[in-house]
Amino acid sequence: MLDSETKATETPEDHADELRLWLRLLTCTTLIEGEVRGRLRERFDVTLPRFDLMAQLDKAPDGMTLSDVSKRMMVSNGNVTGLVERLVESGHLDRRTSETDRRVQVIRLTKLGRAEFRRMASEHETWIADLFADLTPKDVRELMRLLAKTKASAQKSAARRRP
Amino acid sequence: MLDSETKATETPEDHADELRLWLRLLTCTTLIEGEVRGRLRERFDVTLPRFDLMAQLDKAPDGMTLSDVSKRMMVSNGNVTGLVERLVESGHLDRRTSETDRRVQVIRLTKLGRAEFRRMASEHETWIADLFADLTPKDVRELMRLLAKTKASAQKSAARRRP
DNA sequence: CCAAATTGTTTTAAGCCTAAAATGTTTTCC
DNA sequence: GGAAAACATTTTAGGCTTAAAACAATTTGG
Repeated sequence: MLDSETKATETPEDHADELRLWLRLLTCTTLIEGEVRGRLRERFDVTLPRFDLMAQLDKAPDGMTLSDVSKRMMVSNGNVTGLVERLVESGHLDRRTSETDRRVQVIRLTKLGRAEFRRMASEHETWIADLFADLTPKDVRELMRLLAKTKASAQKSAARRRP
Repeated sequence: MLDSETKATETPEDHADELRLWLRLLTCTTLIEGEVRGRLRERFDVTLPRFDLMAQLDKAPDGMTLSDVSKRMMVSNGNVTGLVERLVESGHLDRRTSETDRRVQVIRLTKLGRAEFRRMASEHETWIADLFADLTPKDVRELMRLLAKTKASAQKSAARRRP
């Protein structure tokens, strides 16, 4: 009796460590995100979601569909609709209906959009480097590895719930 | 010539690794946060910010001021005002003006609020455990350590900007 | 004591975000 | 071919979030 299997099913497990880990992960992200948001606003008067959307498009010279963007950014479709609307309005994005599938909207950075993004991205990269400055290259590698494992674990758990 | 010091100041540094690390950190957090948000809504029809606020208050039986809450949750003051308004409205929170300082609002969980939070928190803990299930205890310890280092580094960088 | 600075909160204006329902388009498959 | 399913996007309703300004109360320093 009281073998590990019995124990596992009958004793309420202690998950305090995982909870603390989650809170710490959230704290780090919130801290860095807030810092980046503030610097983007101060230096370039741009919001973080706008910057993130432009970053996605900068990596896709041939443009992306709204669905692609919403999957990559992990936000809802409706969210992207509004974000794109404002960025088209300000002249940073070009949007056109696909020739082959009239459901699909393809968006691209305009010349202005690309130029502004490149300017911001270069500075953004130095901010990130500064925020992580106390981590050694080994720390960075190790964090990358552990976060990859975390991501896989969370995706598996999400798939279990919603197969 | 071309000694490491010269190189460090004249060559544009490569910060691609830190950038990738930041994106991965953000992905993990977004993934888990979205999962938790969805489960809270499905199971308890409650939003994540409401849950987070109640979690803070559960740890403070004597109540907290709005400022305390906003610092702990790392959100703006105005944000807390609205959140608290809705939670008072729904009977989960009790709010009163401090006797000794009439600027200060002290909020507490009501009996209902505490009961509902405990019920949700217990299930929430198992979700988190499941989301991190593939991490070994050693992984968890190592992540805790590296994230602590990350937090300290980011705080230092933030303090450099805004002393 | 009292003006000035500080502190705690709310208000304002704008934008972000989600889930769910609605709309229009294409694909599937009988 | 045509109904049904699937897909891409938009709309809707409501809540979250921020920065900045406004307001109220307390503390500080002459």
